[in-house]
Amino acid sequence: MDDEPARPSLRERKKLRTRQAIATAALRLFAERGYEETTIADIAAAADIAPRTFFGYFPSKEDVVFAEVDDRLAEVSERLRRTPGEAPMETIRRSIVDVLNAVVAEHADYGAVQVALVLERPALRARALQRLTDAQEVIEALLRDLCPGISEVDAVAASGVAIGGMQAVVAHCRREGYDPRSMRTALDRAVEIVEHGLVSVEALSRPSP
Amino acid sequence: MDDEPARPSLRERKKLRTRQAIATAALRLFAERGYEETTIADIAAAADIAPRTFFGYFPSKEDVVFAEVDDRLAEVSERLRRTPGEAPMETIRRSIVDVLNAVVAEHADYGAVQVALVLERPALRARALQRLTDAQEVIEALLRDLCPGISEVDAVAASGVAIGGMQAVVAHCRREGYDPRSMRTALDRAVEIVEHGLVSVEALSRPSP
DNA sequence: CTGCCGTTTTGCAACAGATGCAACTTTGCA
DNA sequence: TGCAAAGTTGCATCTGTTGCAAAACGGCAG
Repeated sequence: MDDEPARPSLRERKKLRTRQAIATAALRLFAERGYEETTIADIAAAADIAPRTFFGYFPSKEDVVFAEVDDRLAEVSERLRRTPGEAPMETIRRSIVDVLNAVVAEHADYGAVQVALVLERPALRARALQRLTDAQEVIEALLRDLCPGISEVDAVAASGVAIGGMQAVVAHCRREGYDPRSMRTALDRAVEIVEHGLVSVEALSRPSP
Repeated sequence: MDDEPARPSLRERKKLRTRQAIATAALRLFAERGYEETTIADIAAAADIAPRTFFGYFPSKEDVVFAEVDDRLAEVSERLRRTPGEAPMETIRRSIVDVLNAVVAEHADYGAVQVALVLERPALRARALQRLTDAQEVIEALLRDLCPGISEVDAVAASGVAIGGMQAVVAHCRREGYDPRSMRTALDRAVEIVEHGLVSVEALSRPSP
């Protein structure tokens, strides 16, 4: 495939730096003053760009919150694709762990507490949920790829249940204050339950062709 | 408990009728012109109220889309609470079926196609997801109620997986064009998988005390 | 170095959703 | 009938978001 080391090309560099600057400034302001107390104008000022330019980098104010997560998820979905003849069940487990790590890692970036505050906003929680279901589609495609014979319903149900497990972990952690310890516990338990459920999908037990 | 037949009291009637009028008008306009092509002013005009009044009935334009669903879900969550010494596993199954029926019933209200169009808007899909996770909290509370000894993690994980199944069904149906036949198939399969997964939670097998 | 071209940035204007406030109506009740 | 609470409305305002066209910038051929 195309596996260029991807030279950032002089121009791209600046774009990336600007994007980073916006995200960083925004996250900082959100943490300091709160989400709705921070306007686009504020972010633009802090990132030293014109307000109008913000929308050239992010489609909405909400999306800037998930800039990091989106990048990480993109990586994960890339990594997931390169799987040898692995057992589908194992793929699902890896997916869950990887995706959740990607989401959780972001939390560490600016301190769990601040990001948690942001996620209390209903609109942002909804947006976060959206990320998970997007991940579901990736997992589903992956599944369909590894098990060519899998039925439409099974693929959807399996990935859906997997996502449900993740979602439960996030919900749990929101209540527990994002304690890393309890997050791991919840994650393990969810994976366990999901696996028990999926053994009934016989297609998942066969190794990929 | 308080089990008054709840006489609508003269004043309440009008409020309900107005709410209904707004919802009906909005849904009709959304179906005709599309969601963002319809302004609050349009809805207000169609419902014969002042634009400002709209926000006295719904907190946002998005919420009016789910007016019906919200009502139904409220009923469901009410009905769920009144359970005798039922096996928790059975409770979960009922929850899934009831909640999904509530959501799906709404689709029939104004024709699946139109509502489907609305749900293509990312923001609205996110909002719909939010409904499901709200339902999750209800299920979780119910679970905790029926199995006093259940661990925090198990309750969260179980309800999360259940919701994941529902979410999968919805996702599947969105792609299949909301065909009632395939929806039932997906629902059955999801319930099956969820049940298989939850047998590993021993607390769920015991009947409630 | 210089001028040209495509890309990016910016300012401006406009629209729509949402909220606070105060005035005005309606409704329920004594 | 008249008062007080509840509901409705208009107005002003703020903020997010988008389209448009001008200006600034970056890279490249001559």
